[in-house]
Amino acid sequence: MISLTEENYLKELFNLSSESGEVNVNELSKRLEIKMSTVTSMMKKLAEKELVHYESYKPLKLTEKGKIEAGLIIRKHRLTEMFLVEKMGFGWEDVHEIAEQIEHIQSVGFFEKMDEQLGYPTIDPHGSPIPDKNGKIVWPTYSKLSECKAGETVRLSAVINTSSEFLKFLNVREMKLGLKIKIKSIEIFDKSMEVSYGKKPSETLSNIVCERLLVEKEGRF
Amino acid sequence: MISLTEENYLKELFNLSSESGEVNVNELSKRLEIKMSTVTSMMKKLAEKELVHYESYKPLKLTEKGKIEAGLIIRKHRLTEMFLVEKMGFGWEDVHEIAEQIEHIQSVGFFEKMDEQLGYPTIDPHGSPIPDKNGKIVWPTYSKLSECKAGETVRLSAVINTSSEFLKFLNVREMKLGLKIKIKSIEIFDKSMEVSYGKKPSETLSNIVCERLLVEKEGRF
DNA sequence: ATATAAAGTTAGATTAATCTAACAAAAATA
DNA sequence: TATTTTTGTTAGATTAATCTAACTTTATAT
Ligand SMILES: [Mn+2]
Ligand SMILES: [Mn+2]
Ligand SMILES: [Mn+2]
Ligand SMILES: [Mn+2]
Repeated sequence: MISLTEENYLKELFNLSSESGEVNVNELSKRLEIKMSTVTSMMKKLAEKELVHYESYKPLKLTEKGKIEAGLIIRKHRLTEMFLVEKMGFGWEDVHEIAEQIEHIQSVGFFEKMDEQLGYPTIDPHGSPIPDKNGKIVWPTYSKLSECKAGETVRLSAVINTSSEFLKFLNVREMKLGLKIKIKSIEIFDKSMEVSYGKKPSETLSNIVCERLLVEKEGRF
Repeated sequence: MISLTEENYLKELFNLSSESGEVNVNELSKRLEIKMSTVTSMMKKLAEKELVHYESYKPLKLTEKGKIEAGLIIRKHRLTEMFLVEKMGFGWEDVHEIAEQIEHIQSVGFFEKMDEQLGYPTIDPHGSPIPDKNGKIVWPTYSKLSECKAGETVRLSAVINTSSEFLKFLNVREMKLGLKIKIKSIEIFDKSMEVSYGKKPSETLSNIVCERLLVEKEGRF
């Protein structure tokens, strides 16, 4: 009923809404690398199917039905990434491209088997939450590392940018989810952080990097 | 370069060629459930891409290049079926539909990981050979059970019809690959066979069933 | 406030994959 | 051999998804 192409629009619209609140045609167009005129037509089609609220020149919004459908596609994407890492031995930098395709497989049983074999995981290999079977998603209350203060000790919980390049950058520095990071000091000039973690007594992380790392403060409970 | 649709045509053309030698437009049309006129157009397109030899009113033939491409798709299909059975716990009757979709995933690494995790299997869950990385396929010398004689003991090596209904029929009768079957007698009238296997001292198999079971004779070596 | 730039829409064209209907060739039957 | 049936092709229409080009609306800058 929903085509592969439509699924990609719904998913990207959902992701953009989470990131930036309001979504306009231009943004979605850039993200999907599809011309604005095409996006406009597709929005009208999805509005016809009651998956999107569409009014000319207004920001784009998913309907409740649209949010659920998008959530279910993202669920399949993230379950797949988890399966690829946990059960097939891929690195977290290699799974997104494959999941981008497998998320469109039409088979309830296939994803149920994955879910079961993984022990019903709630986060994917990049720390993003996996929507439940009703397509509902809840983001844990993470903070950006860049917003933390000197002296704090935090735990790396998720990464925002999941580009292969960024993830390889983290691999080289031996950073992975669950890592305990101590903020030694923050350079006022460029907001870079001097931190220590694992076997590394001192590493410098640029603000660009710190903006992309989501952490939980230690000893909250 | 080769679309999902084109892949399905190539694969079905390959399969039909193996089964019945010559393939005509009508057969391929029925198998794909696509009208003959559409098949004709597609054959012209595939001829343009040098994947098929096409001449009006002549039987359809894959080129060498076409055979290799088809073999590689079938390889992905069968590796997937094996993975679904061996690593994900599906029954052999449930894997074809899913493999029909996953065979089109574009990722060398994905199928290499499957292959590796499965220990480089050479046959799929239905006993069909898995083409090698060059798309080459070799069928072992199996015989149809229907062609065996009374008194012979054979080993079930493959099933021809892989419809879910037939495989469930075999499940009910506790028949699976590797099973040793003794042919007690053959009814001349309808060619049905009385056989014994596993814990079953006597079962009757219709000729329709025996035509679909491929076996190896015991004690060949 | 006006001009310019950016964002968004509409109209019309294109490509892939499909169909129906009319026609043509080949095969089977009488 | 002549007729009928089956198989195959061609022409033209349709749908989904895309594009370019022209135009309009909204936002930004002077
Ligand atoms: Mn991803
Ligand atoms: Mn996708
Ligand atoms: Mn199969
Ligand atoms: Mn397929």
